[in-house]
Amino acid sequence: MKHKRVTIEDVAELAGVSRQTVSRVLNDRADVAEETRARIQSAIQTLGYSPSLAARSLPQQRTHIIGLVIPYGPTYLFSDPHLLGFICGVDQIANQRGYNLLLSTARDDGTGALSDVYGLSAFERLINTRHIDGAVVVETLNSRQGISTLRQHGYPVVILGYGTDIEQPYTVHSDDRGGARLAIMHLLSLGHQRLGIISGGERTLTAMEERLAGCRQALAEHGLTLDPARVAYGDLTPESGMAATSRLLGCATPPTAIFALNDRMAIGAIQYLHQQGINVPQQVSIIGFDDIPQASICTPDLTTVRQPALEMGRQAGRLLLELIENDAALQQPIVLPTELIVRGSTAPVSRS
Amino acid sequence: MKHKRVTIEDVAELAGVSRQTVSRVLNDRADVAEETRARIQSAIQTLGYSPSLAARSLPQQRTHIIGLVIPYGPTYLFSDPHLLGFICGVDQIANQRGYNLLLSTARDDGTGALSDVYGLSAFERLINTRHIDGAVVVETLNSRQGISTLRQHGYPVVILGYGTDIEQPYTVHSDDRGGARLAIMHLLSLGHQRLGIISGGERTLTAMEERLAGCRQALAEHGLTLDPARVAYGDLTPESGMAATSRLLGCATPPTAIFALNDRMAIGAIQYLHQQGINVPQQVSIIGFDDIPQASICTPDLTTVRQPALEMGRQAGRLLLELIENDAALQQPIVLPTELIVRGSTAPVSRS
DNA sequence: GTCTTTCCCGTGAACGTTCACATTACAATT
DNA sequence: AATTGTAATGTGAACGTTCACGGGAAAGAC
Repeated sequence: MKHKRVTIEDVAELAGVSRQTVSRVLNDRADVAEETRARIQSAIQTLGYSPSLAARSLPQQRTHIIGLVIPYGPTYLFSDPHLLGFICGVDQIANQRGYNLLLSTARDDGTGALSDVYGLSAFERLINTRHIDGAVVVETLNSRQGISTLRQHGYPVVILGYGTDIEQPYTVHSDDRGGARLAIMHLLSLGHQRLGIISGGERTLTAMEERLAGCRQALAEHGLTLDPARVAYGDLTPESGMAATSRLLGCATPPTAIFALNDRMAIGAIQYLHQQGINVPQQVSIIGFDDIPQASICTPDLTTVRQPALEMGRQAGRLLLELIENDAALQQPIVLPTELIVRGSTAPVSRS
Repeated sequence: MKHKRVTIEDVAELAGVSRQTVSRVLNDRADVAEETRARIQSAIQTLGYSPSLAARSLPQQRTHIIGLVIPYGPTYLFSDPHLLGFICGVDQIANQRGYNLLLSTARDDGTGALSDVYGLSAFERLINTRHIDGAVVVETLNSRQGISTLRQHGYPVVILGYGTDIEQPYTVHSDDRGGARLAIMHLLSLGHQRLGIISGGERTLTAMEERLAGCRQALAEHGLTLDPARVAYGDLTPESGMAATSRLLGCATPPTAIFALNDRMAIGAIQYLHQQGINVPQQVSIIGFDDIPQASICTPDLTTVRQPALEMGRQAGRLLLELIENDAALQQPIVLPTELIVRGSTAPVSRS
């Protein structure tokens, strides 16, 4: 059943040349006579030969595998379809360029948070086994340590996120600030003046801060400021969105429109309002951020700001390969544009 | 920056033994004196040594990498959060047992369907480079060819699905038939008699057939049969769910409850009914299958049958490692239980 | 006391490729 | 004619580990 492995030597013999010449052909080197090259190619064909990666990586110092580290446990992973976009994007580029994708996720520690110990060992496994040529890491609150370690060991690392607190990071992220600005502009253009914001604040995430900054900027452009009384904080879950909405509506001058800084909280907001018998969007408009698949099928369907997850993954993959193959690249964040998706959860402010 | 690589030889020297003895410790072999073993362990610690995978795989014939093949393009991937469960599950087991996970997805060919050519080359890449020790493959309509090829080359393969048309497959799937039965029983217990089914039929998927079989069985237990007039077919998308619902309601004796064989079509059904001003669940009950995250946050939240995606991934991983390490395993499908999740989209049949 | 057994450990070769260097052949230059 | 250059190919070693042996020492059996 298991065919005896075809080696480079077999090819060489059949083509009547030496190993090295075959190797040259395999690695697309220049100095091989055209006629010889053709003969070798055909020998490769007839034997169905292809080089063993393991044998290749040993002298070559390269495995042609890149790591994708997603320091989230399944509980969170499930709820963030975004990550699938990253995975696909990186995988596409990897495949296209002849690399393979090694995936590394974390494990839930039961509380839903990430087990640091395990997270570290996931990074460490990658480092230790010297499996990979470099890695794309999805930035989370506790990815910093792992990223540093990875880099200390000389691996090129591209961060999907802002690379907060990391020196000279290569990063890819979406234009969170601009996206938030779009959202606010949209609400303002509908006549809303009293805006509520649900941020995902407690544990500081740069993306969230950027979005908040975008809000302030857009308001400033219209001579308005962000009323701190109408900013509530959640933890990115739908439940926290519901709670935050309840708080916002309870304040002295309740908002006529709410911008939740991610879709899941926005969906929580809609649910809460629905429970309270408050009509969306007639009485209160809701806008989210991310454009997760759920956004388009909830009721009403959610107006939101789309992040190009797939493209982010692809860009990160490209950048990483650049780093691996050319040892250098433009040290400058790659920022991808966001897009306003207007659906049914926003409407002009009501007269009342 | 890049430390000179610590090799097994360095460890051997520090511990005052030979390579081979260190190797024995690394591979947990028996015949090493306890005292020597300890000395070597500590040498490994102080040097921060860990073996190079590439060097190891060469003589060992094993890479300690397992493949996870998901022959879907991003368009579909995004919409099926289930797959994330598979990924996490397989990854968990892999990590736990010292393996790494190589992910391989397909590429959209633009039409949303899978490019065969590419799909094949994805499998072939895995085979050619001899990267992997075996693979878990998510069964799709066009995964069959790839699975065969993989097996012809002597790789152990575990199929997440039914392994239709594959001889002697190792498979892991959920109890689709039993789950469907649960759903029907639930509807019957609420007093519904005229049941509609939305199946995902055209391109035959075994899982769907099993679910249909489960429906028939449950009905038979109550002396009922499935009225072909009240079976509609969709293509698993929410849109097709809407269309199918429209057809079902148009028939002579429209159903008072609809069982959609996946959640996405069920959500489509709810949307359609909502559009038509028909109240769910007061006028028509809806039940789905899968328990995707969206199911719990749509309005009304969806009663459905849960598949344990994470656990399926884990079982598949375990089975594969069994196959890899012991060269054999019980040749019998692993069937995981499904669970009825009762939420707000089902209610007792109305009197009218 | 010799022989076997068992336990521990070491040595040369191998895995399949690439690397650094050597070699050949032949044309172009002096 | 001798020299240099250039294009094409081959040769030994190396990459870091494990495998298949082989060997010595201690312990038990006759």
